[in-house]
Parts: sequence; structure tokens; C-alpha cells
Amino acid sequence: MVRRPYCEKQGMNKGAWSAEEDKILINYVKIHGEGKWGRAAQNAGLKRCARSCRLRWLNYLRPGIQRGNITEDEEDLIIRLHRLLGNRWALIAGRLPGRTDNEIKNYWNTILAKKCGSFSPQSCVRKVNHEEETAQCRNHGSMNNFDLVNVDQPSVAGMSGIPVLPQEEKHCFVDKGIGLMNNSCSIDNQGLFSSLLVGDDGDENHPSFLMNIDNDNDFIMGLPDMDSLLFPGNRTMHEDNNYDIFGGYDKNNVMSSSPYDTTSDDQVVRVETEVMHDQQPSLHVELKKLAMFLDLEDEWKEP
DNA sequence: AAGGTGCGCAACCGCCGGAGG
DNA sequence: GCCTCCGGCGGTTGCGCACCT
Repeated sequence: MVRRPYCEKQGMNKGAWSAEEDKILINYVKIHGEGKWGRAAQNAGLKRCARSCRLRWLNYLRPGIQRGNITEDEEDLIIRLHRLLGNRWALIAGRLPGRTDNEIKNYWNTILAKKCGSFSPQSCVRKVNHEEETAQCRNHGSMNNFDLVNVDQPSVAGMSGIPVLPQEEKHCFVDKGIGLMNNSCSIDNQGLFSSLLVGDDGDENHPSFLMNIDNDNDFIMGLPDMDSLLFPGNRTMHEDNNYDIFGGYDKNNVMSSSPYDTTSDDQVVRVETEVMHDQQPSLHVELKKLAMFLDLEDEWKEP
């Protein structure tokens, strides 16, 4: 298949957006809503390609965007999330209300990456051959329900700047629909925590988490109740005391509902959401727990 | 004051996957 | 199943500004 060029048509504007163009785009979205950017560009009379319009809207024009002045707390969170997620800027941004993936990416590349030198060796990053690890995963074959998967490389691939978890043999106990996490966690070839790990002894003393892993992204959003770890006041719990996954902040910077947090599921109880800033002491405690959970305890520094 | 350099950030680009015809 | 459209994502580029010499 022939690849479509980024901007097909000749005569399109490129480069910085003018105030007039912004105004046109804002007005168009007000009337017609988001999406269908190709038509938006065309109908609004913008000489911009669809993706340029989308990018401009998502990163700069949509309501709720917070620009500049990244606080120490946010910086701390970015660093910790980056340790966990790697260059998954969209996921990281999803945890920072009002911040965009582009801004966080830029902030990391220009500010935080330089600070990495002060991190402990454990948090050093490495490049991993994506193909190699993808093949490695494929070798495990398709995951039927409750496949037992041996993950030799609990590392990540496909991106740079990923923290490397301690190398040790892990076993993933995977249930396609629901997974139980009992021991530790690993990152799959996609750089995602897509495998659920159980101690060899099946130690039931470990906390368990009820998760939906319809896809990797959903999975990682639900990393051992990541929301409750990062946003302690924001929890969803099943009657059996297992945590459920739900997304963080959506693109409109509103705490989003999980696809699983539907009204049809009356077992799910959403506890009142609290603002992160009011949770700082608890946040640090929970982050510490997270660090312990991921064998990154050594890296945890009390604020 | 002028030129050089480094940095920050907005925007571009390529790849990928999902949805729909 | 194939093709096209569209959106999401992460890496990269290049412009503009500030600072330095």
C-alpha cells in the first residue's frame, strides 16, 4: 500500500499557527465538535492538513490546557511515571491534568533527561532491540486464558529511555479477561506491563488485583491499581476488594470514567475523587508502595 | 553592535492500529 | 479480506529567542 504523505495537498500552510487560524479552528470545533479533522480543515477554510489541525487543537487550543510552570510535584510525578512507563508520553500526560504529551515529552527531553545522570544506576536507561523482543514474545505463542508465560526479559523495548527492571525469571499468569496479580510485575515487549505475574509458590499473601487487560494500554493504566497509587483518593473497588482499572485524566482533562466503570456494573463503587494536590502525604506513601512493588525501593527517596 | 551558539518548544513526520465501506 | 480514512503515538526537526563572546 502506498503511504499517504503527511499533507497530501499542495499549498497547505505549514509552520506556526497564526492567531487567525487558531480562531477559525476554535470556532469550527465549537460548532461541529472534535474529530473529522480533514473535513474541519476543509470546511473551515483552513489551509492546514487534518493532522495539523488535530495537533493544534489537542495541544494548544482545547479548553483546560495548562501551559508552562511545571511544578515540583508534577516534575516528581513525571520522573516516577517515566521510570515506570518509559517514553509513554500519552500515558504520563494522562496522569497530569492539563498537560499534553507533547509538553511532557519536550519537558523531559530538555529538562529532566539532563537530570537522569543523578539517578541511581538502576534507573539508567538502555536501548533495546524491539524486533528481538517482539520475536521473543511471539515465541510464547498466543495467550489463551490462563496461559503460563515465562518472561525471561522483564525489560522493555521499542523505545529509548526505559528503566530496566531487575533481571529475574518471572512467570506471567495471564487471563485474557481478568488477571490476578500476586507478586511482581513485568514489562512486555511493547514496553507495557501486559503480563501478570504470580510467585512461583502462588503465595496468596501478596495483594491481588483484579484487572481487565483488554489491551496493553488499558492494562498499564491499571497497573496494580495505578490510579490509587498515584491518585490515592481516586479508587474503584469491587465487592471482593480487588481493585478495578480505570483511566486517568482524559484528553479533556476531566477525570474520565473507565470503560469498565459503567452504570451497568453495579458492583463498581466509585469513591469520591479528590484533587491530587490535597493528597500529597498520602501520595508519597502510595508511591513508595509502588516503588516497593516494582522492586525499585532503592530508588525511592523521601521527599 | 554583530555574529555565534545553545536551548526550548511548536510543529512535522512516520508508523501503527481500529473502524467502516 | 482488502482498501481507505482517521486518530493516536513517539521521535525528530527547525524556528525563534536568549545568552555569550
